[in-house]
Amino acid sequence: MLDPKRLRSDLANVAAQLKTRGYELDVAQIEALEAQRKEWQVKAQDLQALRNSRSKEIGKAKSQGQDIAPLLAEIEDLKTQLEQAEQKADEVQLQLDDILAGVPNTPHESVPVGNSEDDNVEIRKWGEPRQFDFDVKDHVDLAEARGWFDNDAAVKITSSRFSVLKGSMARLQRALIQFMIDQHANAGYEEVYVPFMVNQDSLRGTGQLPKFEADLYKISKNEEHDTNDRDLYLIPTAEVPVTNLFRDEIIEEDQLPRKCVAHTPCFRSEAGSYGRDTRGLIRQHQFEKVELVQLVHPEKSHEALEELTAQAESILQKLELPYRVVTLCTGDIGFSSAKTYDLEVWLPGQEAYREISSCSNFEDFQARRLKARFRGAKGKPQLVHTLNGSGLAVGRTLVAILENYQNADGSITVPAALRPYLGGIETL
RNA sequence: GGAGACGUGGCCGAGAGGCUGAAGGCGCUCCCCUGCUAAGGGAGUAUAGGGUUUGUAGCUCUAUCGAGGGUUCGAAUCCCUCCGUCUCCGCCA
Repeated sequence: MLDPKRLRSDLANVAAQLKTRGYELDVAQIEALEAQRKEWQVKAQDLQALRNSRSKEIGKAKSQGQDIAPLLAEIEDLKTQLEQAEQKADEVQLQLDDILAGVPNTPHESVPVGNSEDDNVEIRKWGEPRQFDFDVKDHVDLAEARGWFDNDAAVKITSSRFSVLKGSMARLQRALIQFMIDQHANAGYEEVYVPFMVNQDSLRGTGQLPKFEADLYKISKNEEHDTNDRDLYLIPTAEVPVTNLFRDEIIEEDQLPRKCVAHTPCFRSEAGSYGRDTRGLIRQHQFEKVELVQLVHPEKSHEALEELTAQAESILQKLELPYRVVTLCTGDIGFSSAKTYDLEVWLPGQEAYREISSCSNFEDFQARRLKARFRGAKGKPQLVHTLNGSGLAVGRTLVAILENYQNADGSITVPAALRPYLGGIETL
């Protein structure tokens, strides 16, 4: 959520910034509502003040044994006036909140302006795509040939876009998770284990609700078929439970930055993506991810984004997987993000770089709704800045390893860094 | 799942319709005093929003005693719903 004060004092500027990401802010509407808000809020508060002082007088009179009937008569219609004003103020505020909830974050000044993913800017490349002297296979062909991947079984027991992994591939996935968490924990990220189902407040805190409910899986308690506020949702990313650890919390300044790493499955209904990446593990309703989350001092969030991105990159480097780093342009950046780097790994099966991590600085956009704050030496609590990034998407890492480390006979060489996690095995 | 108790400021803990944003204590901050230490005295110590304003200064108003509704001129206090905690029983990994 943007700062409502910015919308009052700097509306034209905010609208201009939002326009670069293709969002049209209805300036006239907001100005009109804001004028109404002011009018009714002031009126309601004045009436409340009047009511409070009158009620005190009545209390005093009564305790002195005086007749309070005249005083009561005096404020007879105060109540209805107050109710009206309060209702009106609430109404206007609700409309403003509604608009505000749908307004995306303003991009940081360093974000390139553009309309679509075609305008994203590659900022660096690491590693050389390997030259193969045989015909490369994609991960599905490689895995199916070895009996590691069973799409039919997944469809039978659930539906499409789920997967059943078997044998070495299942084990490789588990090894990857362990490897990634260990790397991040060694770099100072605190390991946390969190629920995979969350409530609406949490999803609002990180910005998935109200706008993106269609992407989520909702769980209703079966005793009540009607939906209500206590329905839970499967997490689309560990970002939600981990960042919400700090909802309504005030952290001492010397405790910043807070860095966390968590492994969770992620559940996405991916509404609207049918037909894209239907083959294999690239786009699934359930996948494993190791997530990095940081809460930092507002002045340090952009350097923290560089650190966090480098931390995610270090996994790819240790696994010796070629990748590139892309800055998302204003038109491609996520709803809550002020700046995002995508890490794209080289997939020989597709002869393309594909997203394997997304690292974002949300500045105070999430923190505002979360009420995630810190207290400095001097004075009031201030909002922290929040960041997160995948470190990495495990399913896609699995794909990348299979495809990049495949051998002519269909076997897979184990990246050196992972061998300790697989009992020293060198080839699968 | 059944029965009961309870949710108040950073913490402990009073309050049981009005003068309570909330006694008292602990903690913390500042000041005074004491040659060190210990003790003592004084002051301060929530958050959010609005109005005024060049202002994150000052002044002022409003809201908040788990959350949301209700009753009332007036609610921390009464009523309802929900959430959570604790104890006992049942069940289970």
